[in-house]
Amino acid sequence: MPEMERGKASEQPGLLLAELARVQELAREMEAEHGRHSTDEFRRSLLHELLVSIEKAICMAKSTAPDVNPQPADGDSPRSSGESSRSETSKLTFREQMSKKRKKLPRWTREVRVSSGAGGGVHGPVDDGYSWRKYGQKDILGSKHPRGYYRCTHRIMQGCPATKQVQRSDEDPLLFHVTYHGAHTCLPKSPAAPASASAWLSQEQQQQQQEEKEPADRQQQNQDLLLRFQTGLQVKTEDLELGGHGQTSLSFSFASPSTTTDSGFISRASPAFLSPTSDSTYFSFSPYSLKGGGIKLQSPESGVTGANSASDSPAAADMDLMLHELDFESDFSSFFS
DNA sequence: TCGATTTGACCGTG
DNA sequence: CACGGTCAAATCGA
Repeated sequence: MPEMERGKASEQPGLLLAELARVQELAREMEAEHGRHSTDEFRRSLLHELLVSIEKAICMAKSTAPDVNPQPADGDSPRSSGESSRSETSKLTFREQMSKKRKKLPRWTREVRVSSGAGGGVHGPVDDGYSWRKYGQKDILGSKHPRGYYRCTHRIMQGCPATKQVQRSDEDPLLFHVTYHGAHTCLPKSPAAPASASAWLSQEQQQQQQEEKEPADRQQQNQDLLLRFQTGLQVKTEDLELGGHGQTSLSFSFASPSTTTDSGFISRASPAFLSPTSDSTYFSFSPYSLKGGGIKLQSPESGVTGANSASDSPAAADMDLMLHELDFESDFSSFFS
């Protein structure tokens, strides 16, 4: 299905509006933050987001060139069910399509730091409001920790092309590098994500979770995430070997702090950045902060980049395509080294 | 039994 | 040819 058919030039007005709406939202949030006990850092991040959003909106307004990045309709989930055998002739076709598609999907990275205060243990992932399903794990050359590969749980059902890779930093075990590929076309935290919550946790995690607390309704959990994130309640994480359950703080820093823009991504709207990697544990964190500020988006083929928030709305994906004027480095690896 | 994760193999890309 | 990304059978847990 042509769900990915957005991102056309004709939609720019809509995107611009969306961005402006975000600006407004951010401004309101800042206003609301006034009376709260939020940290300076948090406020700063809000401000940063606001600026970035404004910048982006300006960019969009200026941009007159029609979108040149024709994202292929992705809905056409090539392999819906049985067709997976590699030996089939269709396989090759599928693979080809896959790789082509992948190349065109926007991607951005983000660093998620989970620092633990009092001997807390934390790690991994945080939820982004979306449900992910792990489909692979690989040891990466030069990295101590394996990289986990996740794709949207609704990939098949809704043809959502979003995927992400989570890898723990070598130096800082509390730091996770999360690379997102493609924007979600599915609905976050909606009825569409039933099995979701459980997807963040590994089997071990789930076990732990159950040990530590009663299994609550998954959907409920999912919906509570954002709140938790904001209020410093419990959040699931993974892949941390640290033990303990003290207070922890999370901080997100984006791959390319200076250059780009981001917007919804980080906005509080998306408490989600931590994603699961391997072993996760429950941990509670209080203050979290957003550092840096830009999310780096790129289109592998043309170095396109933009920002957008995958968590806000499916339409966000279009934005990436619009910001082709921004030319970012197309090699993320540099961030991880 | 169903859905998610694990894990080794496959395959495209550089 | 090595590496990284994905697939899918096996396995596990609810």
